[in-house]
Amino acid sequence: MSHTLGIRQAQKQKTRQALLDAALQLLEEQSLSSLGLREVTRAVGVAPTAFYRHFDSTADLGVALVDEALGSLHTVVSELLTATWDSDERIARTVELIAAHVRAHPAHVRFIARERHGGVQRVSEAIGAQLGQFAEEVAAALSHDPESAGWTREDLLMLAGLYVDHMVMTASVFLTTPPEDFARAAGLAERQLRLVSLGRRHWLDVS
Amino acid sequence: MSHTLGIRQAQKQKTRQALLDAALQLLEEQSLSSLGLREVTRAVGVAPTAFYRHFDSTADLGVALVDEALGSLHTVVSELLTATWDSDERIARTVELIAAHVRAHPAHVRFIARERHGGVQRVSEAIGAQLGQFAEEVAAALSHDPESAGWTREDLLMLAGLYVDHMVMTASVFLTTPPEDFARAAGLAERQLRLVSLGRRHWLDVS
DNA sequence: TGTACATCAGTGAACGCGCGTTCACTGATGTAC
DNA sequence: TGTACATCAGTGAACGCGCGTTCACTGATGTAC
Repeated sequence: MSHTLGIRQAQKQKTRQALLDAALQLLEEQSLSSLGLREVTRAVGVAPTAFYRHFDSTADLGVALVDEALGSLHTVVSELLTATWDSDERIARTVELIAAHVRAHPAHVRFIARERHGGVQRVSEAIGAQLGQFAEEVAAALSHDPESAGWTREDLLMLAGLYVDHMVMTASVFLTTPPEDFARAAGLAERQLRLVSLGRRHWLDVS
Repeated sequence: MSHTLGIRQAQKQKTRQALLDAALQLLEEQSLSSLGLREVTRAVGVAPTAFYRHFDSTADLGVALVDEALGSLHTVVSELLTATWDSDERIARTVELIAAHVRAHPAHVRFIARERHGGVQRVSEAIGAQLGQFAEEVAAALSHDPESAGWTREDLLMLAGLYVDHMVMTASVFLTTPPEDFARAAGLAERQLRLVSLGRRHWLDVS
């Protein structure tokens, strides 16, 4: 049977989530390194001291947000990996999925783009580590593709890194693209992916 | 004859530069949106109120830092554009120049990577606009290359954007790479550029 | 060249304010019997 | 099931501190004659 949380635990989790949600929203217009604990509790409607029942500091909250934001992005990566690579329809679908993710979770995307190189070391390290994991997964998926015959593990990771970086970059571009330019931005991202795919197809031509 | 600045103007510029330098150093460990005016003046050794003789706010100072940091990166772009594209030695030299720039101006590189998606809109917009200018320059240079025959302006800009983004990304990777891994990071960046170049070479194969 | 006045980069005191953190607390929820 | 005690998420007052900004100022530099 499913274990129902006690009332106390359930309420605590609810407050914790409210803090995370409020912080994420406040971070649309500032960086984590300037986010104040009182700002967050004020937005939620609890006493400043309640914050300490859930997090040691705003940096600590930031690390929790990394899990949340990259968790949601991970579902996109997983979906992308279920299909085969490189056909033009495949590329179009990839860009579509990224665009849909940005529409569904703009604050997550902004947080990742902003804090990936941000001023709170623990957070940027956590993001870097998780994106590295994504690249490992992509490389593993690529290695099962017949087109990857003869590729070294190192080269597969190199290509996977290119894909992951491009995904984050594209998502971040969509964030700042006005709706009327969405199609143009999507077309640009598709052509970039197509060029990379061409490079992939000819990688072993010479050596 | 060269116009010598008056003593007053010269001293003012010196103080202004000291403020910029101090801010850049403080920004190694935090984001612009959390940088305080008093922090900066304290580091320089002037009264807090002196700040207002040079900048309206730390955001204003940030915009000035964009010019400084992207000015120094622009010299790298210019050097890269003086040679022809795509040979393996060319790619190795490109990565070398980026590495040298990171060694010479690490704080500039960190500032750009951090504030490109940072929490101060005027600053991230200024960075975006300047990187867009870089892409235009790269596209113009590419268009003079015989290999670009038949390319649309749009596709040249697409490729130029890929190069510029990769340059910023690579510089940022070097920043966080420990010295013993420099060669590995450089090799990775070179192989990524090589793959993009392969894609470029075969771009018109089909259509 | 010398003098008298104007400019203005940098000063230092003062202000009101919001910050992070501490502490003893309350009262609803959980547990043992 | 009912009772008596333990737990602990959230409270609210209090603290010392550094913040951004204002203001009238000083004195070296610049300018007009």
